Amino acid sequence: MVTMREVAAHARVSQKTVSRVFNDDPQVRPETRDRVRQAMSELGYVANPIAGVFRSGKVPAIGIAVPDLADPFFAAIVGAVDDAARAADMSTLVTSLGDDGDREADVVRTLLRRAPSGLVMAPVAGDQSYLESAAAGIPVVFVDREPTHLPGDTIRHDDAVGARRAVEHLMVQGHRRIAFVGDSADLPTTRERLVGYRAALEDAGLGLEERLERLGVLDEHSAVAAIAALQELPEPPTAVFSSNARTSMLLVQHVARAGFGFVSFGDFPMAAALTPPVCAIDQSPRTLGELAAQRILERVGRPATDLERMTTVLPVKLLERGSCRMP
Amino acid sequence: MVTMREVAAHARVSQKTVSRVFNDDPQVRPETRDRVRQAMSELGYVANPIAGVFRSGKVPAIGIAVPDLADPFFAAIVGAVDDAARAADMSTLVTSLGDDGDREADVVRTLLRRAPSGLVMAPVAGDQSYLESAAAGIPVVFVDREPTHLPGDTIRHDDAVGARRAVEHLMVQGHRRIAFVGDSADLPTTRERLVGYRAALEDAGLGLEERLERLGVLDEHSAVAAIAALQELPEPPTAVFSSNARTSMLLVQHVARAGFGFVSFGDFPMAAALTPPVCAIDQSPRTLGELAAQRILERVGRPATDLERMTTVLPVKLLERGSCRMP
DNA sequence: TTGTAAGCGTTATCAC
DNA sequence: GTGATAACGCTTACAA
Repeated sequence: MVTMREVAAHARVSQKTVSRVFNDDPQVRPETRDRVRQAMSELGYVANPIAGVFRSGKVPAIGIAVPDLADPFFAAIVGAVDDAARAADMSTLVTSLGDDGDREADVVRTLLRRAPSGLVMAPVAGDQSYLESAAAGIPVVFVDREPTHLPGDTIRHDDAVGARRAVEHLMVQGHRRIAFVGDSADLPTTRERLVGYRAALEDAGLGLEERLERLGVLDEHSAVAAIAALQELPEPPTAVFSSNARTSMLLVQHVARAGFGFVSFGDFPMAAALTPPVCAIDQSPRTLGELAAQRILERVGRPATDLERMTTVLPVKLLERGSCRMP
Repeated sequence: MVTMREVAAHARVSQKTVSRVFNDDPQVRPETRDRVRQAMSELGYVANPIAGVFRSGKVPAIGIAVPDLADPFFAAIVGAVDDAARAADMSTLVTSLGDDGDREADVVRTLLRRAPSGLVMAPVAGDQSYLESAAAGIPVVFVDREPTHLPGDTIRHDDAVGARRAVEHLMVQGHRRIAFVGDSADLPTTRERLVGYRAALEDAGLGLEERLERLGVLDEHSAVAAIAALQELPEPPTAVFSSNARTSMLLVQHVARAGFGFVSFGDFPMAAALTPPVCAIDQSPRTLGELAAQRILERVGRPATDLERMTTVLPVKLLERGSCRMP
């Protein structure tokens, strides 16, 4: 790789003059400048980006950590962050965290070793306090899920209200026995949606039943088992509320086969094309990503109060589609 | 940020000794080592990753550029590359290229400014020759699509054979008039699939009709228009072969409504759950990503013949599902 | 207008 | 075993 020193030797000037020319310093005599430019192109000089980064100490990049890059919901967040980063002339560093929280701290620490200017993340672990030291000095924004044991900016959806609205919509359709099916109860989103589900039932005077709440649906197998268990109840439900899009994608066929009504928290690809079309609470993952990136960019370089606690809650709306109807 | 120099002063040793302790050099007297360790933890020393990177000149990261991070096909590739990178203790730098090739060179150059150790990309432009200089010195592997005007390693699927098999399968079901609907004819994948489509028809003695080939389907609107145009033909087709998953997701509802048989090149989320289930040529985007990352990792650090031309063609298989049947 | 020197934080070389 | 010193490529401060 050609260095400024080599260009300087070739143009018979000092390295500093090359630096000046390279940075368009007007204080260079035109002849000198031309000679240096000449040398640069002859030698094919390309600035070493790492050297500059080294000096400034900040890498112009936004890090983003999500449970799974291939999940359509998180992929949309990542896409939005990347678009915002590119527009701000920054790069995007990504990493998948996986579903089980054990590796989160290590994976995030590895990401932070690249010294990005900011971090956007959808946490999976039950404790993000490690960020206090690991992410010291850089802005962090959480998306979709609030952090635990750490104050921190968050952009998320209104989980409780969305869940409540979904369940109320099922009740409007005439459903009285409504099941809740979700992934991990450790996730703040799932917990909040469960809160909304219960609140809607209680407000309607319907009472809660533990047997109607099935958690831990993370794969095809557990999806089948959950629906089967609901069907085998003495009094099966007539509808299912699924707490997130991924779970919904696993459930949808089995729910339809069982003849249950269905509402999903979170729209997903092809949901409207299924038979019946899947009624869903519409989230906007791209907006999560856009706002998070925007907040990171605002904070970068600022004196910064580091990890603050400014939570933005995005409203959700119901996409009325056929799957919620009574048979 | 605490530096080695500070730790050295605190432990009353030279900076180099701190470096030795930090790198577990056995050539350090235990007492000295303990003293340095002590100083490190007292001062909370954390290595500056950028300095090391600066010295070595290589950033332990794999860059990956795809048309759209949110597209399930490319998201799967990115996820696989990221998993491989993480396993090799590398980071993953991503970028979306967008659909129109104009910005590709700029976007990729920006990505390369982070000096990743290798680059994986699914090109969108009609010319990748800019990489000859832009990516000089680092291994590049193309996925899904061959590069143009540049030799280069590629991992892709067998487009022509897959398309042929899809069309042949439709013919086995009794279809005789089969349309081709695809995105951009500029993409090598689309072109190859068109070749396979035509070959299958010609081999069956069915002859080609330009009116049955609709390209440029990139959004809902053009999808509707394409199907409408096919329906309005004097002799409409009885089946549609869609050249890629994204187009298929746009087409599927309209195709079903039109009563056409359907096969998609590329499976997509929920395809099997639709009515009728969508028959598809199964690709393995994760495998593309895994092999690409593996090849990058093999090449990193090697003397390297840089841009070689070793193309790996993955076989595809047909997922038989109901949508291909005759009404 | 141009050049010299120092320094960013680390590792490598080579003495001691 | 340990340490002084240079080096990585560039920018900033200061000199000439």
